[in-house]
Amino acid sequence: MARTPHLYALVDGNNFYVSCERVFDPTLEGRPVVVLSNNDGCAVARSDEAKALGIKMGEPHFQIRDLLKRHGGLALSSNYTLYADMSRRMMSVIAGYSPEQEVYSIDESFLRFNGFRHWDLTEHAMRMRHQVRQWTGIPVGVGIGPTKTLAKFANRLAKKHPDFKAFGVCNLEDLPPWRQVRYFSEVDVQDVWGIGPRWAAKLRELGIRSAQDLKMADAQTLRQRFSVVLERTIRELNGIACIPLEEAPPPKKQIVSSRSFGHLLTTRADLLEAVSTYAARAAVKLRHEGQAAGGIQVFVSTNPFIPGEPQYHPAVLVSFSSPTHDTARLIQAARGGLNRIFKAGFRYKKAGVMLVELVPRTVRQGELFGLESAPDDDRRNRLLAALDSINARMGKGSLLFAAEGSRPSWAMRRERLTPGYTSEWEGLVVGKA
DNA sequence: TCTGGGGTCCTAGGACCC
DNA sequence: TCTGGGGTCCTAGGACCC
Repeated sequence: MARTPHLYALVDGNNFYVSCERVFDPTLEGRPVVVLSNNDGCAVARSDEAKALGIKMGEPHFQIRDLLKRHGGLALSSNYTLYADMSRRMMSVIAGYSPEQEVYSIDESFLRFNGFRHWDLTEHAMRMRHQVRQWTGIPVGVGIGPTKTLAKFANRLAKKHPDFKAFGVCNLEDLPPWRQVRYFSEVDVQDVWGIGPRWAAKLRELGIRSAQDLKMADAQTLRQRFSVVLERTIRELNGIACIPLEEAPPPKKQIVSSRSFGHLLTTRADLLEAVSTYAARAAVKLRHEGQAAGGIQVFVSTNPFIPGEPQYHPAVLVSFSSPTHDTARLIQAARGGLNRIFKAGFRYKKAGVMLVELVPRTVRQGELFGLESAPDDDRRNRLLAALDSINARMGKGSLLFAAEGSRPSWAMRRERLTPGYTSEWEGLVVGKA
């Protein structure tokens, strides 16, 4: 039998946003707690107690408010600055456990173990889990397997299955084949990484209901009916690694900035201000990535949840003659785009911009007529760099472009925001003497 | 009153070219 | 009646992820 060349671990924070909040406010322990999406819209993270109440991922806040109240629970606005900071700390501890790490999302990290064959990886994972908890306060689960999909699967067992929950670690390599078959048979096909609700429904029609069914299915045949993506998933379930570890994130291909409004907007002036703000925000991300954009897409939309509401969801792409990272040009283009799609008479719920055709900033496309090279010149670059560094040091929004507006009436709701425990002096937790 | 935001990849089909 | 074949590029839509 061929030896497995590598093993992968997936480490992720339990109920990550809720756990971050609990680190700084122990009174949240033991209570049902949810963290809400932007605009305090719906639940995006739930404590175990909240899950036990039957609160679903993505459930709107107004539908669970009473339930939470009755059970002494709490809903918090998302404090993204805090979570990003806690994530950095968690990832750096995890990095100490393998030279090969992929930070997959804010709360998940893959590790690859190459040359660890003589190690007891289960023991190794237990130590990592303990250290992350001790150094950051975040509880994590660890799954280990021969592919990323199997590591994901093991991680799920580690967090949910009674056989592993107490340890928080599941290493598939420790399990004899008959036990593996049992676990694979218990897991619904939709809970396999890469299988969403649509495919799960189609698979069930074919009699494929569990992870075990999918593992045993014919990859070639299913590729015809679905796509090469599903074929890869099946191979991964069988221990054939098809999805590589990405240690350095590939450069972004698009950058989106969009928000729902705190209330419905009807005027062109408000929407112009909103898209200007989003364009400026996207521009900061763009410069941070070291890229320039060849175009900017502008979109607005009405609220699809209001019955009988006249709907309008237009979008328009504005292309640049040469790629730019200049906030002023991006705002100007965004406003031009908005003016092309704006129609009076609708009540708008959301707007956004998408920067597309991104290229590394070092690549300077020759300008055919040389007319627009001026805005991206060196003085301009220094100005933008200064703008970014002041906003990084003094806090977002310290310096704004006039078009962004300084006190927008449409800003998102964040009524239940916790302090910046790790990012502002005012947010420091002060102990009693 | 009230329903998130930010990404990627794959495929099918049309336009266009030789 | 009958209407090539193969290649590339682009876009829209659909699916997935966190």
